[in-house]
Amino acid sequence: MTITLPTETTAIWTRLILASSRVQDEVEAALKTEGLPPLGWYDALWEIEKAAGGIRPLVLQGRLLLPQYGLSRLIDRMAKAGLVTRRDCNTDGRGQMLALTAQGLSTRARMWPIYAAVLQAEIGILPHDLAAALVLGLGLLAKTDQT
Amino acid sequence: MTITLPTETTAIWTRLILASSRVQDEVEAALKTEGLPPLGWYDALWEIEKAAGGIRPLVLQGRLLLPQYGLSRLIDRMAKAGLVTRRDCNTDGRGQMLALTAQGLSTRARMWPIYAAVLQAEIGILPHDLAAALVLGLGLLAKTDQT
DNA sequence: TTATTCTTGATGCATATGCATCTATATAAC
DNA sequence: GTTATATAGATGCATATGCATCAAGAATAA
Repeated sequence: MTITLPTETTAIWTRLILASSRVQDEVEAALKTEGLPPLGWYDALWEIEKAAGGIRPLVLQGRLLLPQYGLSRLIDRMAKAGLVTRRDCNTDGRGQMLALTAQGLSTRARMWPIYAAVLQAEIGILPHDLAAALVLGLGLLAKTDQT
Repeated sequence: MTITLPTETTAIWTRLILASSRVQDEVEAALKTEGLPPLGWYDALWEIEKAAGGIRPLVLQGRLLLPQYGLSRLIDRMAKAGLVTRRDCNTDGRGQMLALTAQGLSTRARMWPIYAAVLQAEIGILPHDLAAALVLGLGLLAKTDQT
């Protein structure tokens, strides 16, 4: 039994993988060139920064694409690098409150222009109608209701 | 200097990452459930199978999204699992010729229906016009001329 | 020929990831 | 209260990855 997939389906699949890994690689390469931390750190730093009053790993995990132990270790590394602090959570003895240090703030800020420039160069160049279709189509594939 | 990216650009970016990792995770999960090897093995097995007369790692590397040492170790694992054989290349003493064993063939064949079913369920459900736009748009992002 | 340089593929070492499990605290049942 | 169960986060161990380098053979130069 050899299943045959519609050409369109496999074309979307191969390009989806190629496109996402290519753009991701470009971002990683640009950050590394600037001596900045990897892309994964950016999202974590940014979520912590946005949650101005501190955020719990549990909550952060829901916003990041990481397993529990992965986040635990990411926080380890960011803390060791001096970008994040772990305080005890005062409403739950098991939990923590994460916050950025000044260095965490500035590192996040320095990453953004590099990151944004790559996205602009790689994605911002699409004609508007295609871009609109991509937002729709990828939204369906991502099965997410995010804005 | 805070760069602001067009909403559309960031929307495409977040959904691109979400969509590709989500579909990939689904495929990986389905394969694991069936006790089959991970997705990365599939592409390698399939390329080796298509190259009926054997293929050199060097050539394979050009078709896969892997660094040289990554492929070297992937082949290690597949060979240890009995799916692939390494013969010496008779036109280049440094090189090898890779080929599938019978077990490699049958494993690849067993993986395909699982793989294809997920792709069909996740991607095949897009309305035709969106699908066509995705092929175009992702093709531009992938910067590849592949069919 | 012999020395020089390039290419193919492997590998030592550091770091990252996946899985299962552990500890400590919190919640629920009694 | 005491005990059972669930949840937050860490960690030991096996495996995978990235980086740099190595060894062996091929290609080029002299």
